Amino acid sequence: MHGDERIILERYLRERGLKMTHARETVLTAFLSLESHVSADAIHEAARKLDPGIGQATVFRTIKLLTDAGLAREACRDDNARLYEHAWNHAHHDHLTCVECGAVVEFVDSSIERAQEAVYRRFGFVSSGHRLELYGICPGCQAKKANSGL
Amino acid sequence: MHGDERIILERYLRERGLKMTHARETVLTAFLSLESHVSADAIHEAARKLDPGIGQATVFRTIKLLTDAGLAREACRDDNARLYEHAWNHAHHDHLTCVECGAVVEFVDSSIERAQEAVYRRFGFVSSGHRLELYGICPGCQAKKANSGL
DNA sequence: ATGCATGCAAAGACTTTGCAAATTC
DNA sequence: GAATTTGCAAAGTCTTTGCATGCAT
Repeated sequence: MHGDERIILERYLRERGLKMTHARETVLTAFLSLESHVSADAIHEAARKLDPGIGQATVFRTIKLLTDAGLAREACRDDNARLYEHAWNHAHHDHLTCVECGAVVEFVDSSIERAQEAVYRRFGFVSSGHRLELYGICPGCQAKKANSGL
Repeated sequence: MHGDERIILERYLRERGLKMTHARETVLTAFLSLESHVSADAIHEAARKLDPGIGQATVFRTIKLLTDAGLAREACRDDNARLYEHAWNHAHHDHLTCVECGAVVEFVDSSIERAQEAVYRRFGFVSSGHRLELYGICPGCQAKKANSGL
């Protein structure tokens, strides 16, 4: 199950005198049960299936905690809402997004990572992270377009 | 000046029976006068300096037109608002941002570009653009930190 | 018991939409 | 002159905050 994450959260909470509540555990479970790139609303919906009494404010508040605890990370926004992704036991990765259907491929490419380090050196910066989003059309959507006469 | 963009917009409008109005020209000028990564609000503010009567609704509506016309592009959102950037005659580049002072270095790195193409091929995607943001600490801020006893 | 956490609802922030008046072609 | 556009204000989203009650420690 998600024991690791639960323990991380408990420790994070205890360290600052906060409490491990049923609601927080439920939101964590809901979040972990979903794919990466989830909206707060999707998490709320999933949490309500586990406990219909969970309010949306609690979801927002808990997501912030999860982010601070290193379990979640803000991803690029959707058209409308902020999206969150898993950040624990989830190695660094970049995103390749289909502009037609929205599919997201997560990947890691060592050549890109190395080349980025070179850029940091070139400008004398000390690295503190990066975000790379590649956009394109996925094979499925290419085929769809071809079949529809283009 | 920004003749090219104006002509692009005029053609775009004429092609679909829309009109080149004073307000649209003002918003275009305001948008072009700002750096990349501007919020709708910043554009509105800049537009009001050119013509105090411009309403925010017009700014939002015009940004959408500029985007459709290929002059603007939605960038990743800020914490709060959607950001837009120039999309015309604006050579491709990536950003290296100092997390301390906010300085932005624009750069192009052919190794990174090549490596990205390889990723597209690996997953069978057809490229339609990308966004790379590197974050770090610039030489100046490193020195500042060192001097202040760290 | 103490004090943090919750859920509700109200408030905020950003964006979109409806409408009468103004502007463009 | 006909039709699009505008600015205002109201409505819509998503997110945050205030507050009385409920819980975890």
